[in-house]
Amino acid sequence: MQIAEEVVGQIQAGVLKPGELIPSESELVRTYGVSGGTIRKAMAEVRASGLVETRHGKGSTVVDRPPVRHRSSDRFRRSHRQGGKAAYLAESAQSGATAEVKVLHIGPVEVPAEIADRLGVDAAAQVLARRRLYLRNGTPVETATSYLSWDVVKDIPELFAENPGGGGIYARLEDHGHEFAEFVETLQARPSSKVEAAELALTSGAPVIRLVREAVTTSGRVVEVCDTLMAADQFVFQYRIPAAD
Amino acid sequence: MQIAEEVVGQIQAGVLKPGELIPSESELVRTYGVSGGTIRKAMAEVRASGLVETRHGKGSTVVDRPPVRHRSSDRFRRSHRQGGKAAYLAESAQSGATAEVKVLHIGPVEVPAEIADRLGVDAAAQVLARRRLYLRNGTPVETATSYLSWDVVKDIPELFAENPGGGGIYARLEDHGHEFAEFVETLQARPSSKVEAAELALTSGAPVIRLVREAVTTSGRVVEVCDTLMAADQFVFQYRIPAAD
DNA sequence: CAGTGGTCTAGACCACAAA
DNA sequence: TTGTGGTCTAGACCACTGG
Repeated sequence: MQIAEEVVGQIQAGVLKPGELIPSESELVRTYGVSGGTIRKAMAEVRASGLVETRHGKGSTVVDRPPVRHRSSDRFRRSHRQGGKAAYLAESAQSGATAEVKVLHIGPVEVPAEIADRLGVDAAAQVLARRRLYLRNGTPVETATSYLSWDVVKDIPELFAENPGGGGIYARLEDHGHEFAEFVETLQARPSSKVEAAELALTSGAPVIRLVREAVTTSGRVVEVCDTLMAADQFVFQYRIPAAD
Repeated sequence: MQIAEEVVGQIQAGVLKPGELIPSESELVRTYGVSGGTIRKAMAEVRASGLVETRHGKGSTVVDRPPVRHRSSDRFRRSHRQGGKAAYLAESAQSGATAEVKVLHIGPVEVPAEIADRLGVDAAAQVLARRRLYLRNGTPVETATSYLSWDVVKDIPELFAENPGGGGIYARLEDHGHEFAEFVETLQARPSSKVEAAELALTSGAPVIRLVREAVTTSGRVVEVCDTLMAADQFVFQYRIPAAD
């Protein structure tokens, strides 16, 4: 812990600059006069602080800046959609980062039990799943799967396309008479499993956030459920809560 | 990783039951025929999964069940306050758990830079801080510090008391003409530092959530900023977002 | 190829818990 | 006192990187 604190301190004090390689583990072994295993644990601590990125065979680099993106609750404003951008790209445009969306799968699937409950469909029903991976500056930060009731999507061919058109799927749904009343988001943070860590290019155990969003129409129906897994270090969430009675 | 998966599998399969001690590390060394260091790392993996709690000198126990509490965004409804309960206790009443609040400190402090910014006060200003620790079923789950502008609180003696009376500090503020318009919550999840883990009785590195809430009055002023640190495994957050234009 | 991080070993010593 | 987890050592071997 002492060694880790010293290294972190050197980074924060600017002795080690962003983009720079920090001393190798064997070098630290020599300078501190401790064994390799101890240095390994110290470096694991430094990594956990998020100030450093380690690559096997190369070394550890001071990270340029923890790239955090804001998720504010006004990202569902219609005015963002009418600008011709999906929520994700609308946000990225504000922060000046390169954003990319990779579509992993679009097609009918058997609905997972938890989603069926939220969508209000039968347990064995077929739904449309749209699974995609979001990248930011080339690194994956988020996987998201939208589930849509079949009877809602069957008349909207755009929802089967990789690119659903300007404004994203929410705009298409409103085009077809599904007017949204509200979105309900449920968040939970937990350590990542191994496969999740691999998907999001995280070290195993690094925190992830699971966010499940229900899109509720003015008729009270949940037409879409979006199940999202995010690298926790990449996001800050902001919600405005009216002080209702 | 293989050993960790096998142990986790045994827990999930019910071979190892909640409350039960799992085999000791030296026992695992014998059964798997690997060295102690390897077992240590495997157990660290199992711990990270959250299925197990380890106590030095005793062993590792299968955790009974992760007790999760909901934080819904309607917990600031005035009707909850008028019922004579603070937000925290109002929530706990719904979930049937024993809740406890321990006041750690109430008094004037020099305002932290980040808070000064949000409160809209000078950098060196004095503010009232109310620091408290929330316990659930006897274990700490959350620390929270409320910061209030001095000129707001100086006329409200209840805010200096351990128990500010029915409805909590928000009710007292509204009693004195500060009517709330909205609350803005900002969340971020990250691994816990050593001291944070100690405060919340977590294993170091387990995810925590930092939540900062600003209470905004109808006159547009932020009268309170509440800085909260929570054990991530204890909370699920839910927010309702109106589909505004 | 040399240097780096990643994993493992066998053993030592310490601190804590419970009988 | 015994058994537990927690930390460290000195050294081995492997896999990856980049010249």
